[in-house]
Amino acid sequence: MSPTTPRVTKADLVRRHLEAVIDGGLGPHEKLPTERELADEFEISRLTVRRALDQLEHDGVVYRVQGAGTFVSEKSITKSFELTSFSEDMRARGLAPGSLDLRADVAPAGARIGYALGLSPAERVVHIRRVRTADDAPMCIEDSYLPEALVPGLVDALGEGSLYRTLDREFALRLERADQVIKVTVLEPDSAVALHVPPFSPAFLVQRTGYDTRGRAVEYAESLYRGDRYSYELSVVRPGRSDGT
Amino acid sequence: MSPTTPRVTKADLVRRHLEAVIDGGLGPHEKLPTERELADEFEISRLTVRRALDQLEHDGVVYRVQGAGTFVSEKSITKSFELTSFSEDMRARGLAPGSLDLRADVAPAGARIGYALGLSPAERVVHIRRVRTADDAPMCIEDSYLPEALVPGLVDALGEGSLYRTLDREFALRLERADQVIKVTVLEPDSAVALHVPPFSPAFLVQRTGYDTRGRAVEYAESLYRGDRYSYELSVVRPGRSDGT
DNA sequence: TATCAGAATTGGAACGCACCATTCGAGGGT
DNA sequence: ACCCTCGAATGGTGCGTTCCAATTCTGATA
Repeated sequence: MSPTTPRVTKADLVRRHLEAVIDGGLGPHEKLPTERELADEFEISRLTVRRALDQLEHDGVVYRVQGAGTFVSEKSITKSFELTSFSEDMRARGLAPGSLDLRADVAPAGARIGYALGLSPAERVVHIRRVRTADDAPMCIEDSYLPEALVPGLVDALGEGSLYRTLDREFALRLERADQVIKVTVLEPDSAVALHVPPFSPAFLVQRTGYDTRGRAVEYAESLYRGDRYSYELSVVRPGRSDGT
Repeated sequence: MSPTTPRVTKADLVRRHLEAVIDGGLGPHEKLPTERELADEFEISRLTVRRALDQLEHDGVVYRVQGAGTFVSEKSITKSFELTSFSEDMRARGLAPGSLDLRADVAPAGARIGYALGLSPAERVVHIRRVRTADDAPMCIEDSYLPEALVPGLVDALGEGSLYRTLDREFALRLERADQVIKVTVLEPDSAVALHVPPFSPAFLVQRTGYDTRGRAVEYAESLYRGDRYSYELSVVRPGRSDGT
C-alpha cells in the first residue's frame, strides 16, 4: 500500500547504465552500443532503449547520427537551466548554504505581488524574507511570496530546512518550472550593508515566478544577489521544431 | 508512390493542431481530447499522439494527470531558455535590431579564447566585434570568436544578415546549444561611451560558448549589455528524474 | 590503385497490442 | 441521506514488428 510506488522504468535503468559507462572512461565522440545491441543485452524492446537515449540526447550527453550510431558529446554540458533552490545551487558550487534574519508574516498581496501570482490584490500571501549565506558570507537577500490558500500554516512549519522540501513534504507542492527575469541594479545603502558590500555596488535582481505541474503560480520571489560573488550559469537549447506561433 | 517522405512527422501535425485548438479559445484547466480519441480522429497510433503531447507537456503548454486526462496549463509559459541570436531576441521584443562598427579579423586564439573553444592557443580564430543596436540605440558590445578551421572565409562572407544564418547557409553549421555565464560588472569609460551611458554604469557580461549537434565548440562570445535597457528572461524546469551522480 | 555502386548497418518514424496505476463517478449498502 | 466500493475511463509503461533514410563498409570494376 505504498502510494508512491518507487517505480523505476526500464528506460531509466538503461539510461543510468549508459551514464555509468560514459563516466567510466568513454571519451568524446566514442561510439555507444547500437540500439539493437542494448535491446538484446537488457532483453527489452528497442523502443524502450530509444526512450533512454532520447533523455540522454536531450540532456546533451550524447548525439545521434542516423546510419552511423550514437556518440558521446564532446563537452558534457553542465546541467544548469534546471530549477534548483538556493541551497542546492550553493552546494553544487561547493559552498555551505545558510540563512540569516529569517522573517515570515502574512499580509494581503497588493497589486504587484498579486499580479505576479495571478491573485486578487486582497488575497493573503505568506511573505518570507531571508538573507542567504554561502560559507557564512551573505550572498543574497530574498523575498518570497506564496498564496496562503495553497500553504496554510506555512509560517509555523518553517524550519531550518529547504523551503522547497517543506513545500513538498507538508503541502505536496512540487515546483516544476519557473519563469525568471534577471536584471542588473545597484544596491541601495541598506541592502549593501546587509550584503557586506560598498553602497551602490552592482547586483543581480532576479524576479522568479514558480509554477507547479498544473501551471498554478505557487511562488513569486525577488532576490538581490551581490554581483561580485555570484554568476549565473545556464544552458540554452535551440528549438528543434518549426513553430508558427 | 504515396508520399513516403514525411518531412513533417505526424506527431508534429497533431501538436500543431492542438496548439491551434488551445489558442482558439480553450481556457486553463480545460480538458483536451483523450489520447485515444485523438488517435482515432487522426487515424494514427496512440504512441504518435503521445509524442505530440510529450512535446506540449515539455513546453509547459499542457499537464497530464493519470486517470483523469490532459489539461491546458494555467499560465502559458513564455518559451524562453531557447537559443536565439541577438537579432531574433530584439525582434521578439518589438525592437529593430541593427549593427554598428563591424570589425572582423583573424588571429591566434590565445590562452583564454583557446581554452573556451577547446583549441590550442596557436589555432587561428575569426574575431568579430559588433556594437548591437535596438531601435538605433546601442544595446550591447559583442565579441565573437569562431575557429577558422570550421568557417574558412567567413570574414568575406559576412554580410548584413544574421551571423547564425550565415553559419547555417554557408558552412552548414547549426548552433544547437550553448552554455552561458552571466555576470554583472560596471562599464569602463570607453565601453560606456560606446553604449551611450554614464561611466561605471552596471551592465551584464555574458560569456557564451555555442556547440553544434556533435558537441563541438563553434563559437565563443563575450557580450556587454547595458543594464538599464536589457533584462534576461528565461524559464527553468525541474529535472524530472532521480539522479545519483 | 582508385573509384563507384550496392549491400549491410544503424538510427527514425510508425503501427497495434497488452497490461498496470490512478482517478472519479455511479450505484449499492448501511 | 451518507459513505463506501467497484468498475469504467484515462494516462503510463512496455513489447514486437515494419518500413524508411542516412551512413558506412565492401567488393567489383575500370
